[in-house]
Amino acid sequence: MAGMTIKDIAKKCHVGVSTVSRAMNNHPDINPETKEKILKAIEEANYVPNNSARNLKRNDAKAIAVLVKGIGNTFFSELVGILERECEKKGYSCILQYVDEQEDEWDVAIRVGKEKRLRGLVFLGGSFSQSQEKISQMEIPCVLSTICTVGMPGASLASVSVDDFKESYKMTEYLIGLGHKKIAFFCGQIKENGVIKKRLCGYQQALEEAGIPYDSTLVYEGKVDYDSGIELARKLCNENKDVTAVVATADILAIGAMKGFYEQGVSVPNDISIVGFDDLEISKYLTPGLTTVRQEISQKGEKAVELLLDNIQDADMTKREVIIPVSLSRRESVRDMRGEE
Amino acid sequence: MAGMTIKDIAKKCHVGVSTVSRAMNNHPDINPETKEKILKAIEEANYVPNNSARNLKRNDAKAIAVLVKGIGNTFFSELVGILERECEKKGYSCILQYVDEQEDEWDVAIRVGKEKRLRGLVFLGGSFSQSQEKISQMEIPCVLSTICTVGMPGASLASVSVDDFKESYKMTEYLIGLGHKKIAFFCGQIKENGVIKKRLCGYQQALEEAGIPYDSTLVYEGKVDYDSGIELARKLCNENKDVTAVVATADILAIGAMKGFYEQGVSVPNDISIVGFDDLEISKYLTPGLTTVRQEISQKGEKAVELLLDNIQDADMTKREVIIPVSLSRRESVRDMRGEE
DNA sequence: TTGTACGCGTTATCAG
DNA sequence: CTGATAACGCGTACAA
Repeated sequence: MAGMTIKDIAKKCHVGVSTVSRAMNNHPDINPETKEKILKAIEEANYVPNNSARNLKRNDAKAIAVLVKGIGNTFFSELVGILERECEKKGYSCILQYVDEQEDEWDVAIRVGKEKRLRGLVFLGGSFSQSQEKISQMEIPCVLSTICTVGMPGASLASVSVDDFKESYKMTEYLIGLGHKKIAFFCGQIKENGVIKKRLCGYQQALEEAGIPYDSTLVYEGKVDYDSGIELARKLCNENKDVTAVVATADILAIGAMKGFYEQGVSVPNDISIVGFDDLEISKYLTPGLTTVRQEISQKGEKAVELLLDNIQDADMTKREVIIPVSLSRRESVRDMRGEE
Repeated sequence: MAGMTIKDIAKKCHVGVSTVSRAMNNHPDINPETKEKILKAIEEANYVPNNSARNLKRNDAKAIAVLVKGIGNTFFSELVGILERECEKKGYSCILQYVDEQEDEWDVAIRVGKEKRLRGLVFLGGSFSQSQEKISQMEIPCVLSTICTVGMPGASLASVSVDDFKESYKMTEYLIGLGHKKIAFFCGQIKENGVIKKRLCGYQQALEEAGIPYDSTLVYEGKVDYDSGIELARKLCNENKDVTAVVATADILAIGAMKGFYEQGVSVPNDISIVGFDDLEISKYLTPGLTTVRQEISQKGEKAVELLLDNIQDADMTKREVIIPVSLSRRESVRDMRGEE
């Protein structure tokens, strides 16, 4: 039977609605027998309380949402699971909200925040090149878990991120340490204040500190997708520079590039080495396996909800940044050039 | 300001709440000027109506949900987008519901169906080895878009799927036509009535019709993930059968197998050919590119909501099956054996 | 321990 | 065209 309500159950059990409510919500002040009886009736009748009505009442519900931009990103799906688990552990319910590539994540955030009377928000992905105005409209604490908020003003923004500059620096340094001298940089669109910009700086500094002059013609800017990787690889081959290694700012870019090099008859890692960022699940299963930077994703998830909950409780504890460590997944896409020549 | 309601807006504009409601919901009977004024006030005040209250009232809301099992499956994410777009086009709102790997998708379906007072449901993924009992508890129309419902009884079940038997048959036939005689079969767990079982039958029949005796020791059963692919490949190599081709029932299995073969020093496609199912985005970017079966995913999405909406409108039009066509994405993982020996 | 009655924020009805 | 007011289904004071 459709459209059953708490009243129907109450009637069935010859009790009042509040008793049914108490039974469902594990209230202490109820006769165990009555409770038993009611729960059985609910089970039998296959009754499920109306969610909207519930939320309407307890709009103090301890709920947060995770906003995911870029549903196809397999990197996120793992994190989402951890986020959900972590929330549950802390007694919060967690709702998932996907946002289309075209939509503005802040518009969505503000809307669902109010619609659902959320207590907090975790952002996954998106670019966050945001106007002050929108950010200040956000009335609940937020944690960005993709990009760092240092230098970003606004309401209650916190972030859990990696140090993009440093990681990129280290990655480049690693390559240099292996004897690579001419290293190209494959990346998506470089935006002021964006992750890619930071990674570019890290790359640049590592080069300079090693006494290798930075050559801007070695920076190949495209989009962050497979095809762009192919294209960039092709371009590099055509320009015929004697590059021995490539730093790609994302695994999918690196994977595309590997395909591109293959098509050009350039062998990875024999003719050219390549490294990525993200450590996608697939990266391990490629041939050759892709050397890449891995974020401690479970730690990231834990820190993110920890930070958010802190900010929810203490309104003034706002704007904390947490940097989580990363590690290098060394695989076969990099060649050791030392002792050659 | 937090927690604003329709009343606040009404007060601000010196009108009644119903007038505000009318302005928001595009009701015709309202003075354009009043409407203008109210909308401006809403905009200014940054007011967003409470979702729960809305849904509580219009529990006739035209909403359906998409249930996704296996969030990591990139194949689904594409389909989800199409489903959402298609729903919107038909004036339905569409909510996404992810279900954990451990959860029973029917339990979830029944629960959210009632919680949210949904009009219909689309299932993505999951195994559906379901008891009659649960299925009959489902009170709203459902469309399964992963598996075919032929032979499955129950409430209002419809499905959009591919003909797994036939596709597998054709794939095997294709390999045979290319001169392959000893063809192994890599698959996940074989369950009665499941897709894999059907694909196995297709493989089997293609073999037999070509006069090649079916050899059950050539069927390698594992799980549907990368590691299982590696393991199966390793097992095959160790057994040292002179297999020249492998049919894998999923791209990820095939990708894992490619890695496994590589590790064993077996070259794809020179020493062994391999084909998959799904045509994941990544399959195209592997080296060598994976030959695989592609479903017309946009068509699948369109058909799915079309079917669902039909079933929502005509309660008796239930239980229709739609088979959508597939195509072969021919890439480099298969070798033509003809004219050799 | 239990039941009655009110209110959550919204939309729909109906009388002005 | 507009404004009271009655639902929607549930949780919870408060009274019993």
